[in-house]
Amino acid sequence: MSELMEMLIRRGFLWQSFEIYGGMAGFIDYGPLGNGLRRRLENLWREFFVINERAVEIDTPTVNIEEVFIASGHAESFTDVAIECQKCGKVFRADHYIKEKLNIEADCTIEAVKEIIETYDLRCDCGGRFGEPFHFNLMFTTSIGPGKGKKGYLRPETAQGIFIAFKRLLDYFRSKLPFGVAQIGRAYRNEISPRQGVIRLREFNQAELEYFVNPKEKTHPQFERYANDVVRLVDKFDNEYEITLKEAVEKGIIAHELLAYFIGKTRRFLLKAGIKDDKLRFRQHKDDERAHYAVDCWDAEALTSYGWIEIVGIADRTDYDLRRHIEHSGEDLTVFVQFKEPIKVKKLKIVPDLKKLGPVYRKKAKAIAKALEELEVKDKNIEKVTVEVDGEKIEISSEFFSVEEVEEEIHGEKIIPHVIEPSFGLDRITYTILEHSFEKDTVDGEERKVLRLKRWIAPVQVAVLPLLSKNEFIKVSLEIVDMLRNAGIYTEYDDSGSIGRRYRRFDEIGTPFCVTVDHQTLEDRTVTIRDRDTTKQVRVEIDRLVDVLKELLSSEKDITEFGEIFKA
RNA sequence: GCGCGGGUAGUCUAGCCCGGUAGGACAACGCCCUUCCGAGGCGUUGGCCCGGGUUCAAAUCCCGGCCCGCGCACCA
Repeated sequence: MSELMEMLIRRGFLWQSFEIYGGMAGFIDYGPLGNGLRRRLENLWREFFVINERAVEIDTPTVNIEEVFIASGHAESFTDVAIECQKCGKVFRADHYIKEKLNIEADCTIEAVKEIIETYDLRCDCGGRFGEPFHFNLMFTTSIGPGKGKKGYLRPETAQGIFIAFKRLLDYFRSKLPFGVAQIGRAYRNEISPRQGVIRLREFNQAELEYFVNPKEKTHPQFERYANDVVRLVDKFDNEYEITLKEAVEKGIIAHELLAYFIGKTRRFLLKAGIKDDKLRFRQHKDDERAHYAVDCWDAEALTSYGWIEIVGIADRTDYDLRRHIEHSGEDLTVFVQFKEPIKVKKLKIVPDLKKLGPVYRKKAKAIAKALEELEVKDKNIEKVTVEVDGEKIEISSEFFSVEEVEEEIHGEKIIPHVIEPSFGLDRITYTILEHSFEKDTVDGEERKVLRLKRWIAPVQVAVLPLLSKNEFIKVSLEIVDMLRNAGIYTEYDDSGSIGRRYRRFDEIGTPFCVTVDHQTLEDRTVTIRDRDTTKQVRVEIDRLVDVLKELLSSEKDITEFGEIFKA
């Protein structure tokens, strides 16, 4: 186990789940510090992707009914029967392999596949035999309700809940594109063999934004903010670039401005969260690598001890999901988009002559007239038309109407929005932050472990420490703890062991500042603030402490801006 | 899922080959000491991954499971 992992477990960031029952791969517990860190990360994400966009956050069930995933395509692409060669160990999708080798459309059941393999003595290319066929259904199944119940799945992504609620969301945004809908929550994939600690989990945390746009307007009003940011890109042909986003769009490396915008925003977010710029790149999915719903996808990848790992996927899902849900639910999930200028179209139109229709068709005349107006005609000299009124087909001859050329104004069109989806793996980002922050340095000739978390993300922001565990010191310290907690600062207190030992404890968990109550405090109500990274201390009046700490915690200012350097 | 290696207090580790009292270090906790960068004194808590087998006796040998690491495969 790495030194970092050992620390994370020992100090309460992460634990193996179900430990006392022997554990189960693919599940982790977030301990107090890990949970705090991930919550801080989620809030930072909200600032970027909800508060600073035309976007909202919703929360939908983790248990979903089967229909959702039949529509989304997950039921199909997740429920495969696989066969594994016992000699070379290669795994194939059984139906694909049988089709390719025998040209048989096999049923996707274990029994059918097994029978075909046995009947035809199907072998692997290497000559090896296949073992028992097995399912790899990457979705967890469950049943809803008593008895046999209704089949349900745990969601493999949070996104579908947003697509399902699209009609309501569109109303919420008063039918106006573009808008974004975010969801932070759990998702589940029943991985065949999860490994690599927290990198591949069966239950994991996602933060997803579905940003709905007019397909003709894949732009963003705030693109300029990131247009000149230089990013590291690897395209689908493995070409590498260090290039501004503006240039990447101009050169066609990134398909459109909106993808580039979210790449830029994602990068700024990750840097603010504490991921190192030189260990971050954006890589385009190769054609055979993309999910079934995406036309283009860029992953943010971070360099860790596991190599480059995917931490964010930014996909152009086009209208795939909404289109599928329109088809399967029968609901109209389109958006009416007004043109800037109404388009004038010349067309032929039937003008009914009600004076003549009335006496002949009596009560039906009005309905016939309406039907006539809706008819499309191409020929001006048409002699008769057939209309359908209340299920009855009626032939109307040209004496009852005239055909005129009219100019019509078309004010807009119905479209299915496209969706750009930045999807964040919170567990992986949390872990990467920890790896990128964990360092060792030397203080007074001794090695120390220090977690250089960004101040605004640290789970414990301030530790209050009495220099001596004497009542006078403790009393003042506890008053300060109370004061800081009241001000909303995550504060801990510790009086056990020597002061140096306690500084080390808090360095190790990434606490940016320690406030020490010493002899001088008792004389003039000042304390020292110690900076985790430099171990420098400044002396500050207790009355100013909340303001000073708040400013320090929301910026990267140096503590020496706030007081005299203290030398013990 | 296959192959190889591993699993001993919170952490690291000795013991395992060759069966017979599980030992250390650090951490944690309490008291004393008092001291601005992990090293004082005294004391305390806590452990052989789980299940089965062999044996008078299993941390140790055997089998199965779970977990961890590595390689292969999988990761829409």
